[in-house]
Amino acid sequence: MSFFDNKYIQQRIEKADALKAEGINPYANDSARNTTIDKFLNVNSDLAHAETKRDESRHYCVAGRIKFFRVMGKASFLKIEDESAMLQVYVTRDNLPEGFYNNVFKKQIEVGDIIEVEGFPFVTNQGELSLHVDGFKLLTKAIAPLPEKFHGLTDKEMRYRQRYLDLIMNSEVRKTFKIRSQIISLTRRFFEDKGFLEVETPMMHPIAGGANAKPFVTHHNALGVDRYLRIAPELYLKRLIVGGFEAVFEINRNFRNEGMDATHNPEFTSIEFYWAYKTYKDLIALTKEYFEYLFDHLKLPALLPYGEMEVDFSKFTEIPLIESLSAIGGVPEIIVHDKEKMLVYLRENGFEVSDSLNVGQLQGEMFDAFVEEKLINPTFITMYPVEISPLARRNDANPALTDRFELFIAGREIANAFSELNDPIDQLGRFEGQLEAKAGGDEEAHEMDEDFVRALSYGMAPTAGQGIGIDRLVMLLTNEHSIRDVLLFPAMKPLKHEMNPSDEDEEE
RNA sequence: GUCUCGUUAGCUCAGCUGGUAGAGCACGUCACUUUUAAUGAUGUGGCCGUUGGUUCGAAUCCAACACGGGACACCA
Repeated sequence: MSFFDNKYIQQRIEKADALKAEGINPYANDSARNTTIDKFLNVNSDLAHAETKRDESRHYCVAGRIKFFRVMGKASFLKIEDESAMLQVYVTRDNLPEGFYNNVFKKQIEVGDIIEVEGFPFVTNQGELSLHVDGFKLLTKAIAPLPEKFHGLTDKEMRYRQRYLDLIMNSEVRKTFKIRSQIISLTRRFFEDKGFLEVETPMMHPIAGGANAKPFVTHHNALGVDRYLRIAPELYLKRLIVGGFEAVFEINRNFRNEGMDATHNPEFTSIEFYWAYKTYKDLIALTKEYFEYLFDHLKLPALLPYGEMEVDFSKFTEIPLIESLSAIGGVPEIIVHDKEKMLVYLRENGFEVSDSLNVGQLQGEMFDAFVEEKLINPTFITMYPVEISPLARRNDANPALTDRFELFIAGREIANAFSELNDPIDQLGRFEGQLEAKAGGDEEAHEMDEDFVRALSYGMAPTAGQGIGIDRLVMLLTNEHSIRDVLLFPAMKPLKHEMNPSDEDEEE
């Protein structure tokens, strides 16, 4: 059964055919629109206070999709919507060509169609600024009916799979994606203004590196080799620092072949930036400035709700990870350096932990268990144990710790940053350790990237680098709780009738 | 990956302890020249997610599967 077999669609196809028979193109080629709806509403808002409530000397042509259709005999009220706003238009039989109102307008036009109307502004008895129509043209016939006008489209599956329909029916969804676009645009401008250079590094990698994650594999036919969709741009961006660029950033997609849930999509957007001659402390200052910049330009209040929480963005604090365990997590101070005591404490509190974990890993577990969810206001957690920070530089004063921070907001990690490891021999050793882990069955362990080590061996200036998950940032700033609500086309499982392209023999 | 809830008309949803399917919106027809989810009258519209089982009989009970939501685990 095809989509078009539906009786409602058949009915609308018949209307389109009837229009063609009457010499009206249901898919017009051009539009004479000369203003948008929000401009129309702004420019004519004075009529609300005018004596006559109308001004026939003004004339506009607007266009949009019909969302409401109210026929009252020889007059009708429609609501049409364009990207900017919704407008009520008043259509009467006597203001249109002979026969058009009864034979075309009432019979062939319906909710969902895209039309163009011209006329003059007036205010109705109910006080709504509207357009008094004296010219009507169908631009596009919709042969599929829209969802119900009051409840709209609420089925999440359909909203994600048919996002166009979601955008038609739910104007607040459009708002969310406008904010997303603004955030990316502002981010780009912020870093450019700071002197960073935007670069594009490969998305098809011979070696998947820069993060612990399973990659997607694709195949290059001409070369006869497999390629990995990148899991992080990190190693390429650092090569650029070696090459002499001193501040670079890249905003784009990463791909990770892992599960999907409310905070994970197989492809996600991040910004990574690297800054030579700086340390993670400079990045803390930069990050605060970045948030101020975003809040300022997005005109967001410093007190922002997120679900049940209220986040105060005027209060950024900073605390070393181990200190946070007792100060915030309430863990007795005497146990946070003792492996056995931490094991007992975690198990007493219902967490399953393996005996094989070392002190640094256990401190990480303790943080996840007792601290993370309590970090509502923006908090920089600093000085991570070296065991859980394979790419970060050791702290000069305490080599068990690293010059690293993660930023937590509303109980979630938003950014990860550190002073970069730039000792090539140390880096080589860490890659070798990863190879052992991989041989031992860790599918997410890093692969050896000899060229990256070679690059470092030419000398990389002391550099600080940071990554921010853009999707999660957008979630935070738009009070959305599923990553699918900030991605226009989130990944979905294939439907039964959708064939896997690899099962077909089609070639272009 | 595990647990849990859901899937009924184009859309939003009812449908009890099993007895051949209901409403509102939309759509068709009629009335109506200032309505606001317009209103009134009337009509059309269903492989009850898929497959199997129990039963004289299944939208309803059971099982498996598919897709989706939520939670947990891993990650960003």
